[in-house]
Amino acid sequence: MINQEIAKIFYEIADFLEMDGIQFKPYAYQKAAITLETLEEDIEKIYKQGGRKALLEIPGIGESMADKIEEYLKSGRIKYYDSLKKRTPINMEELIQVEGLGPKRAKVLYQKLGVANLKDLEKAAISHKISPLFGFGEKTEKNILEGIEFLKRSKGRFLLGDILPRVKEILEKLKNFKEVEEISVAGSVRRMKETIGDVDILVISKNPAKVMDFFVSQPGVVKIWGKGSTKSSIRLKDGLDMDLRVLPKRSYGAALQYFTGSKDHNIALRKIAIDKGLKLSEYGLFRGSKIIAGKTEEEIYKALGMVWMAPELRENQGEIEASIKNELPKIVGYKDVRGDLHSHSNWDGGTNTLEEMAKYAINMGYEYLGISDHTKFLRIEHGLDEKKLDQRNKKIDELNSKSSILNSNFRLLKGAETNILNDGSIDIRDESLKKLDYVIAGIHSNFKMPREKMTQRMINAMKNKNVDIISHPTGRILKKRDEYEIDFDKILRVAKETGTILEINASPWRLDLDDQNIRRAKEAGVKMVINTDSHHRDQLRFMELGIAQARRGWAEKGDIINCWPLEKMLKFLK
DNA sequence: GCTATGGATAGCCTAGCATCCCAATGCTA
Repeated sequence: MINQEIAKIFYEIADFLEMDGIQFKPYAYQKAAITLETLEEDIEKIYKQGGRKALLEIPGIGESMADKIEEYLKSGRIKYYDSLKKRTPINMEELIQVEGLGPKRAKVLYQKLGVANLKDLEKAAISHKISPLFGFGEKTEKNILEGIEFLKRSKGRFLLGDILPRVKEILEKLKNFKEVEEISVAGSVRRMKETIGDVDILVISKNPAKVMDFFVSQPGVVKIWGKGSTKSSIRLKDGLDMDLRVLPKRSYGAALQYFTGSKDHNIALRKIAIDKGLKLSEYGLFRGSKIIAGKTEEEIYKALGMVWMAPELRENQGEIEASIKNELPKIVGYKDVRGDLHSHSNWDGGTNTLEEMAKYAINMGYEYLGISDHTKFLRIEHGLDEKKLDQRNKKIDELNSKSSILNSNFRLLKGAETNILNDGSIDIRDESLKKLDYVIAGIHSNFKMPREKMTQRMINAMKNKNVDIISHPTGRILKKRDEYEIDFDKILRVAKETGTILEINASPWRLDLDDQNIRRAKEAGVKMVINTDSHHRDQLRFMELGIAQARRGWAEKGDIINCWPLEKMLKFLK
């Protein structure tokens, strides 16, 4: 969406301004970028309908920003941004992705060493040209190299959360195109993997040529890799590749199965086919040259002596054996979640009022929403102290007694996302914690502790009688930061002993716990909760991403406390 | 550069940490 494009430019303008030590302006640009990013409506549509005036009504957008948005919508460029880039021609976005490198150091590296991109940076670090510079040192140089290594490992993959809305958009368009009879996404998107390489779309049509024409003429296509009657490949603006295949009806299921993968899952399936004297390919399941299944996935699995399974399970990690024995888990469904326990209101860093958050949650069909504002240690997020927390609690009580909420069987819950300090203690006094419906605790500082110390830190927090949930338990940020060093088995044992719940954070940038750890937690008998960590009401929609990971981790309704009836859940909390 | 307040101007974005250099700075949450 164009909102994202403009947001990206605004973020980068903020970085360039920060680079020059300019105060406050970067903040304004960042705020505007966040607003654009989370805006539900297409900015182009807003502009078309209401003109410049409508832009000015958006919070955080003033005269200057409106000018720039207008300019971009009309010309696809923002001159101010171009001039900033021209003055310091570096790939800022790329460089500051390196953990520990910000705009100011990037500027120094450009001026002293001519570092303009990641490659230059790596060269400079390897040849030890960085450490002698004023303000830099050996450690910084080493950290930069480690940061680059990390980026390399996650290169070329996109976040599921970034891709999914766009895939849905294009699927919707194709679905409405009259030549399309049947359509589905396949590949890692269908398996809801946390990161995505490229997107595969499958279609049944009697008129492939027309479908292909329509596909390659989509807005945002910058390159057509190939265009034929059965397969076309395109590249979109931000580097994402999409393939579209048109298939005959008789092999649609086989192709869907084949292109959904995973590769390992498919290899295992083909072996089973061979054992049965069959051959499985993207065209169907064959005995000799005779096709015995292919129209649907169900009939293929059935012919192989198995039951159909959700794509999220198809990683060859035991699901095939389970399917043969008819012992597949009844994984949690996308509509099984009854509420969200991790959201932030405008009492801390969030954007929306308690009421706005509640309304949105009601619209989503939730039975409850837990507000878990940050607490005082996190000053930048305007964390609440004991007094403020009490005031906010009062406000929640008032809202809960309001008729609009009373009549809807909906409830706001009083929570907080507290901070686990270095020694494992919590930054809010116990008396205040007791007044809450539930307490989340998370690590938000000092990520580079030695393993032993970090493990003990979290254990101490879990032993706190008021701490119910550990948020984003491993601390990873996708494509940016690794998990911190921690003995996860030990954490699982203590979680089980103390009845502490581990969060499946559904934020597209975290997805933490990940699928593997979810499975470990389930096997250890540890209960989990799927939360969005929303800082804006629209982010409550991230729930889908968290549920997907839970499904990939074989979690069932019984494992996830926010799939339970409210009373049962509240009783389970400490 | 935006917002709020009052019609041009103030206020916004902080604290802890690591690193580098021994007081200051940049980065991160």
